[in-house]
Amino acid sequence: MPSRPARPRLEDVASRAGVSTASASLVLRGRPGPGAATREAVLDAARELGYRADRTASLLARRRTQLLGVTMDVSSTFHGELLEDLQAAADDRGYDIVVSPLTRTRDERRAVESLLDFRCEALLLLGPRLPDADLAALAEEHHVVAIGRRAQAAGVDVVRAADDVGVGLAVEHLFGLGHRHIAFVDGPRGPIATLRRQGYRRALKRLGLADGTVVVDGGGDEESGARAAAALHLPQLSKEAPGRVRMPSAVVAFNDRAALGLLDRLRRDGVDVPGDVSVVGYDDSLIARLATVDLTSVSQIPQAMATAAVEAATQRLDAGRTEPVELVLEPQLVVRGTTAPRGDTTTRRGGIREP
Amino acid sequence: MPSRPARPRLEDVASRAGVSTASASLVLRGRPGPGAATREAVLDAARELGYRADRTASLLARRRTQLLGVTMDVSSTFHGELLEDLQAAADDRGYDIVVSPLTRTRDERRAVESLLDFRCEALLLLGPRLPDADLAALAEEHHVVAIGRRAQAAGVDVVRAADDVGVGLAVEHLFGLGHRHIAFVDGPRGPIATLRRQGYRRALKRLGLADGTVVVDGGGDEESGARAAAALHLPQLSKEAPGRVRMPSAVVAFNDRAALGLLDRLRRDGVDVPGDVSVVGYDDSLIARLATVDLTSVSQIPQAMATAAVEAATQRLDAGRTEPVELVLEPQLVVRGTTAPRGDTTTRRGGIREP
DNA sequence: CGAGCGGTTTAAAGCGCTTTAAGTTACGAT
DNA sequence: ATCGTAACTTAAAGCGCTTTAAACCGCTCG
Repeated sequence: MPSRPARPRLEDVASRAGVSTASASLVLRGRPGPGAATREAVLDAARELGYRADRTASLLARRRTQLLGVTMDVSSTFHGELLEDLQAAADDRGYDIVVSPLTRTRDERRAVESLLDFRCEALLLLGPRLPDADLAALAEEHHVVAIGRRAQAAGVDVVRAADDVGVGLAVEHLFGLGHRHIAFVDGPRGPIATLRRQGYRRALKRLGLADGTVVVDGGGDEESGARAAAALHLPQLSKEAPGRVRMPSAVVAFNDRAALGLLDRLRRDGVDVPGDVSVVGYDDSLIARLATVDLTSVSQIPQAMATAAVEAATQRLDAGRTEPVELVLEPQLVVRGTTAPRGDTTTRRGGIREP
Repeated sequence: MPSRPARPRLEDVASRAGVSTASASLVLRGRPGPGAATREAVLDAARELGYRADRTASLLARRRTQLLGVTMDVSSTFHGELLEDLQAAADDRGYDIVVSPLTRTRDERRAVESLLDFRCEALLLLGPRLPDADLAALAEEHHVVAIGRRAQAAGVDVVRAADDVGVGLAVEHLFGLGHRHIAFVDGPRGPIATLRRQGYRRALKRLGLADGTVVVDGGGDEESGARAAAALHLPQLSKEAPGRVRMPSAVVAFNDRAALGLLDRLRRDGVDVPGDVSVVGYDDSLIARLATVDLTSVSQIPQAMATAAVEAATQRLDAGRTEPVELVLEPQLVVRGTTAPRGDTTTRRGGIREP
């Protein structure tokens, strides 16, 4: 039964402290000007009244809103993690975050509109699917930071991990374990998958394994991973490397979810992981870290991405930067229990622990 | 390079339409009063200018904010689903939603404060962990709806599914398939697990299987499910039903994640699901629905919960209800491929499909 | 001794919209 | 004609805070 207890207003604080609202306002926002005596009086009064500034009113009066808008896919745990870190980073810089979830019935465009209604000063888009042209158009009117994917859109800042390098790390790790036949499970069409696939191809080339290149169709979920597992067994495989029929002894998947589906199907089919086949995922998601899953994966270091993204936004807002930037972070390989030296038929349940 | 294009103001619309801002305001909000001619003129002008009301200003002027605040755990996909439906339901009633995610560094209290700063008119808390006393205190000053769990807190509205009934449905389904030894994997301490466990116990009693009651420790994640799988094989089991050593032929898990961990461990240990053992989860999460997983589960019908929750909030806000309500919805069993008649050793990969 | 000056404080003008109360108009009723 | 009234329309007063420009207050300086 909320009985509007007449939330105290700035005026109340001011009069209780015996000063003007102007002084009170300055003190409460820590601006220079008011003397020590005034400061103390105002702070005391505010404390006693339990005063909290009415954000709506301040936003209206101030030109600034100090609000960063974030669009995200709520069903993605990776986005969830990123959001946590964005919150923290924004907090540090005195910004607040408004989240606008994408849903089946609420596409990116609507989500962005909603953010603009809140008068967000910058838009942080997590893995945006908007075409580059739309991004560029948006960037003409607003500050926008695309997070987690490449974007060839004029004016937008980009913060992403070097996915090609990340896949490279995975391949090299497997190579180091003695694997020579390493397959790649592709992701859903889009800039992210393209880059990861590229990373795979180049790494194989670099290691002199180019003719063992095997890319099977996949996708971004468990389902696709399972399908890919089936594909890996099929004779098609040998068509890619005519003459020799050889099963890959290691697989790098587009992401952890696909890797999970893959793992599940392989194990149900009696394939020992990592004994018979090593598997590497991508994202270092929470689920990969579970002891039960213990999946070797590549981390996009979400915390660093989040910090960089918020930094990019505040540089524009507070430091007046106008030239777009692209920040590419180095991903990290996290070795766990689904990768093992080739030929090691002992399933190592515990696996190699990350540091 | 956002070049503040001087977003049009109500005044601009009004003068272009040749009327006062008062009329324009009325027209744009669809309030009765202005005549047809005025209406048209204003709407035209607004369209031509691409006018969008400045929410901040309206909020300040109006007493109302039409904002519902939602706290949620971003890492929970169930919360994610619920959020989608909340958005839709709020939309229908002309409300907007502000999401305040809980993170490691941002507990429920802070999340709620942030919502209040936005002047949300009601708080929708998804599976709140705040003690009942705190909920009650909060409810003295604000409208609060607790979603998904029981709450004995004065003044708060509760919208939840009858979890005991849900587990009962699962048990009865298994019973119908011929299972007589049905175990339950418990969840994390808390009101939710208590209720589900109760549902399990009562269902067994009802079916005359009370002496086959087996509750093993579990938890809310894959990890715990896997541990539980181990427990189910141990000799302890036989202690519960002394004299006869019998393995359960079916297991109901606290939630889908635990069920997943359980499934994984069972299958790795060579147990056929559903051939040897049937497994039922809870939540009917996205992952349960994946063809690869195809987990029989109990749905909390999130859409109905979301609608009911928003309805509860608007009833207070718009219809002036002051007495708290508790809405208990009937969950639904969704039969998929992890349950089969007892003794049926054929793994039915496709499983029974839901309608 | 008055002008000049930092350091403080504050009156008052908004921010962009809503809303109330007062003002118009047009018209049929008296 | 006069008045009342219904149907619109609008001037103006805020909503609660920020901010600008002016006012104040000792004091030092020429």
